[in-house]
Amino acid sequence: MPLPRDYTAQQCSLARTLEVVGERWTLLILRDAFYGARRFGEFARTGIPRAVLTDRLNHMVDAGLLERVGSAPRGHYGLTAKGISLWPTVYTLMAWGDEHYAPGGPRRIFVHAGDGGSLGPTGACELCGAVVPVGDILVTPGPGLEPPAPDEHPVNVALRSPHRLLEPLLGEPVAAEG
Amino acid sequence: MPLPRDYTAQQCSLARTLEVVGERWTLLILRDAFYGARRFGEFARTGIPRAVLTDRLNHMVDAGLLERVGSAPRGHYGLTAKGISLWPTVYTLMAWGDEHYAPGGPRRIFVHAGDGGSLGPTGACELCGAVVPVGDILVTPGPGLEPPAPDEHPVNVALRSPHRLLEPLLGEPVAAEG
DNA sequence: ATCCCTTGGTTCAGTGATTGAACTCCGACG
DNA sequence: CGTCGGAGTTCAATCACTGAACCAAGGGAT
Repeated sequence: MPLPRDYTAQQCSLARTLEVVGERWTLLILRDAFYGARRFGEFARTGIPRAVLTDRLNHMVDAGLLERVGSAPRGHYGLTAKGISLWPTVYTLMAWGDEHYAPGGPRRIFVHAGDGGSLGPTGACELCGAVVPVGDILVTPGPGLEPPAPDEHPVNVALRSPHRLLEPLLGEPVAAEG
Repeated sequence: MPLPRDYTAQQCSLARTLEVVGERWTLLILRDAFYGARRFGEFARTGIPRAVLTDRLNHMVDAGLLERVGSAPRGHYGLTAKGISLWPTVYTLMAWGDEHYAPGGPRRIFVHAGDGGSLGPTGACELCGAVVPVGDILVTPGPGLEPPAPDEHPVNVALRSPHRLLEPLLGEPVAAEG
């Protein structure tokens, strides 16, 4: 019997969302896109099999979460507005993992660039209470982040200092295309 | 090679969370638990294969998201505090699906029981601005909910009128065990 | 023009996940 | 004791996923 990507006959928007982001590795790719990963190799740092990464990136472009500028071997990817609107989901998943599966404390801390306040469990700034636009959030290393491994991927190195979400991780930022 | 439930070597709390909730159907089961489903058959209404449902329920109990009271064929399941803390994730997934994949409008609308305000995209009440405790949220049918099918499952029928989250969907409520 | 390197992508045999239908187990009731 | 209903198990078939090997293409150096 066929095993589609869809949850047939589901009258629920959660099922619709899972049809887009529910496959293995997709949400991890999304996370890295928020961190500023743009090149195929930057997404590959997580260990995802290359055939799966190719498939997921194509699917995410088709679904309108990412847009691709240029083509192999020069293409790079960026989040669309539709993709960016998944930030609350990505953030709450990370917050929950920090709360329940981070014995050393959170691995990354997200900070409102405007006032230095940490983001709370629902993603609002704990200082000013605002829902912070993604571009105003810094991702910083937390106490639970493990020490660097030998031959650490440049993306991992870049994420060991505070970094603004959506800004490219490697190389200089290009002109905004918002 | 083994294909475990885990994302090995991931230094990310998102990966930890996905190891618990990332398998197919798990988040849909969680959603129904929030709606008040308690019995095996109430979860089965989504069409999930029974062997998978058994496996997922066992896994969720093992992970501490659900607790089981009694055993087959009398047992029923309820969310633990740990499971309840996944509400922001479940809610933001549904909100995103409503925004992007609900041509008829949202299929369900979540309302703050205390003041009637709808929940916004991050789950806060749009009237009073508070983050609403799960037990104070009503799930109500939205304009995008399709008309009832013949022989509709009692759970679907129950969800066609406003219903408080976490309250049992069928039969009378039992004493709170919170 | 050719060669090499790097990046991105494809293929494949093997393994595990998932599925729907059929069947089993067990408790409650008459 | 027999029946019914709820929960769970089994199984053949199919698909997802994997890691390694290989291929394609562009750019730079010679």
